Amino acid sequence: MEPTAKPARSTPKAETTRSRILAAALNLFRERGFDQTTMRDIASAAEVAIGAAYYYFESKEALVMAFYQEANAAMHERIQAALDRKTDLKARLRAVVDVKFEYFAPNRKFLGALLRHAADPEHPLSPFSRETREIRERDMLHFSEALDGSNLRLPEDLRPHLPKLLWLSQMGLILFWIYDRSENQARTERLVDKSLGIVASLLKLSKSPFLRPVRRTAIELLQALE
Amino acid sequence: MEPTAKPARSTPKAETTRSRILAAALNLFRERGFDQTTMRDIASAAEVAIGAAYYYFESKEALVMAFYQEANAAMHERIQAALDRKTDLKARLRAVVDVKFEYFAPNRKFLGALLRHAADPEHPLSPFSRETREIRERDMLHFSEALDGSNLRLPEDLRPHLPKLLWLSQMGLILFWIYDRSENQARTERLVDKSLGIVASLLKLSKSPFLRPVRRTAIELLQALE
DNA sequence: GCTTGCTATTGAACACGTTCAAAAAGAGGA
DNA sequence: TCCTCTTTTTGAACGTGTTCAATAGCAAGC
Repeated sequence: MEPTAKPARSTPKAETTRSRILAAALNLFRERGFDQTTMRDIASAAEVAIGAAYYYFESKEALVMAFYQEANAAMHERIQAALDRKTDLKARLRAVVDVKFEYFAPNRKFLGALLRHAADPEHPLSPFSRETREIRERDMLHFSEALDGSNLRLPEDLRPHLPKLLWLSQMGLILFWIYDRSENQARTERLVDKSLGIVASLLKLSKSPFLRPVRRTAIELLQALE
Repeated sequence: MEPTAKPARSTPKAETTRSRILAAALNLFRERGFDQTTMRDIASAAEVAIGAAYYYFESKEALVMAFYQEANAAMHERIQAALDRKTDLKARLRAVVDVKFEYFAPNRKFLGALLRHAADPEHPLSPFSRETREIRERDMLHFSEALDGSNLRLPEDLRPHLPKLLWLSQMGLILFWIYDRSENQARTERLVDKSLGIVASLLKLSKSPFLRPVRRTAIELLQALE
């Protein structure tokens, strides 16, 4: 069950109306931004009454979530393709996040609306909520694959926690990117490069006995995150 | 210039009205939560018209920010006292965050309202905004002191970046704590312990030539964060 | 005491997200 | 074709954060 779609059964006609509303909304969000677009604007652009928008979407923000869901599904094969034949871990991680940035780019500004309730795991639209669990877990799988296909052997005790950790870092990077006002988001570019570099280096070093105590604490920390 | 206080000059009478409004607001926030309290509730509890609330505070959330500011000022000496005579780095860091958790505890639930726009550095109430810079920098000083008074010698190239990094981690911990539904926020307790442990261990190890390349990248990463 | 100008206070009005009862449109029999 | 039940659509109404023009209060100068 999708967190944003309300009608369980839907006729083809209803499906048309739904996508007309979503398309109108996304166009307006892109043109003038999320906050500057009213539900009345959306309804009238889609040529329906306000109520219709709420018949198909729980809230204004749920429209953005609907976009995010479709995006995540659509990115799946692109990511597979981008991972193909790469063996270096950093390059593989890079491939995953690059696909996302590229896909999200035209919608960067309004994606911020999704993260407004991000911190509150009770909020249905939070990336940490029960309602978004499926999307989240599907997304973590990408990192799982990125790890498994690389030529780097990982410590076994750390391995189960890594997808979650990488996914979390990715959320941080996306967040930074959304609000990055530098030309062409150059700062994000640097941040991505350096942080993936660190992750890869630390993972390489993590097998060394030298870092064993730190690794143990790190694992406990990751467990505390649930 | 404070980010939330509007009148530049203020008579004693005005000051009284202002604090009556703030007190009424905080009481209501504590009793029934931020979202369940309306500006009309606040105004009538403070026995003023709605307009008066907006004369003194830019927005509903600015009321929470006013609390946060006062809190930060009030915590300063408590933190000094808590740091006194401690030399172990982890213990010193712990002392800083403990004071905060203790002080914030009765207001934990409504503090979440402040972090709603946290991600957007353009928003005046974001912890990363121009408007909140003073508060933020004063707060970072606490970590600076925690570092300097410890018996651990830090690598010089890393030192200038550490207060910002620690402050950032602290924000993450507070965020986690605000939404931590576990009994007595036990999960936060574990998270704090482990993460300060890791920070302290890594700082101890950071001088080793073994970690030199990682340290270099880490510094570049911190620079990318500005 | 009166005037002038600033500070403080008022509350109606506005904008916008959201709800909901009612109407319209369809689908499937009889 | 007509009746019945479900799905879809409508738009007025509501609640709440916020604005703003108007008013009251007050201090200083004359």
